[in-house]
Amino acid sequence: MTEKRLTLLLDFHSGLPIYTQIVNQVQSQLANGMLKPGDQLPTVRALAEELRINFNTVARAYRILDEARIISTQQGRGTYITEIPPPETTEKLRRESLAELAQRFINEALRLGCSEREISRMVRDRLGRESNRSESGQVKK
Amino acid sequence: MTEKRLTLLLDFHSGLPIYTQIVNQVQSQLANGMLKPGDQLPTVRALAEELRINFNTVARAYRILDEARIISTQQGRGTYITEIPPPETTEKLRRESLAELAQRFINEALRLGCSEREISRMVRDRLGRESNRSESGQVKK
DNA sequence: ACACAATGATACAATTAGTACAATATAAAA
DNA sequence: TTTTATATTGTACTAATTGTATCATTGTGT
Repeated sequence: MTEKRLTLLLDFHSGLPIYTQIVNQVQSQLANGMLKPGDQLPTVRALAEELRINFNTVARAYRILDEARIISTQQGRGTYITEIPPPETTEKLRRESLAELAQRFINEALRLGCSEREISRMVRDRLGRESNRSESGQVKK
Repeated sequence: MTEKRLTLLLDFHSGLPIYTQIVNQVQSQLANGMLKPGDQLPTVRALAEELRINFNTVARAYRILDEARIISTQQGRGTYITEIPPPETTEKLRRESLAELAQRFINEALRLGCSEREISRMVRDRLGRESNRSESGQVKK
């Protein structure tokens, strides 16, 4: 009954593989509470149709998440968020995702001709701005 | 989905290399609005067939445009006009682009559930790795 | 003849899509 | 209740589409 809508936003020009984007976004939605243990994810076909992609691409993302013990896929039954997401594996996957994001950002910045100092400083700047924002108002619900 | 026709006119007697002609014409079409950020260019093979040339020549043109950050090529996906198109990097534009990149990166990282410290540290990590690599490495064209 | 740049040929890797199948659930039939 | 049929779900393998890498060939100038 608890079929999540699982609103995912794909960027087909980002250079990030679609299955990676799905993995990252499911992971992040679990991290920030939009998804909870026990929740059923859309079927590979349903999500594929909604995103206008092939269901194998969804299946690939689900398989990665399954191997990371984030979700539990069962043939003929469906796909669910793991009841007890092993912290160390979610942690691992999250760090990997972060590393991927970071590397990508850095590469693009470098190609833009930015110096490392510039990049580093910009990140510090923006991070500081973020923390100010969250201090003045809770976004969580 | 919106595959551009990308009408290119080659002059095989101009003495100008074909790949250079492709580079120039893509650039000018981007400049005068015939091409816009996000547009997908024809595949190397499709354009090659249309122009009756080898697809490696197209690939070479695309690679040059990619290095110039005009377009973004992704193996297995396709080739697109870069979303953030300011290679005309005045200092100001470059900083704005960097800010945009950084903000996007940070937002995604936060959505992943990463802490600010984690994000900051990951960027430092990766930047350090990058500088090691470039010590032995390549200079821009 | 030689050097070098441009182009072409071939093999490869990454991503996504297509097809057939197996496991499970659900409902109908006995 | 048990059995059977059908639909639903994920899986496995394969194909198609994309750009990449490397080397061979061609052509031009010295």
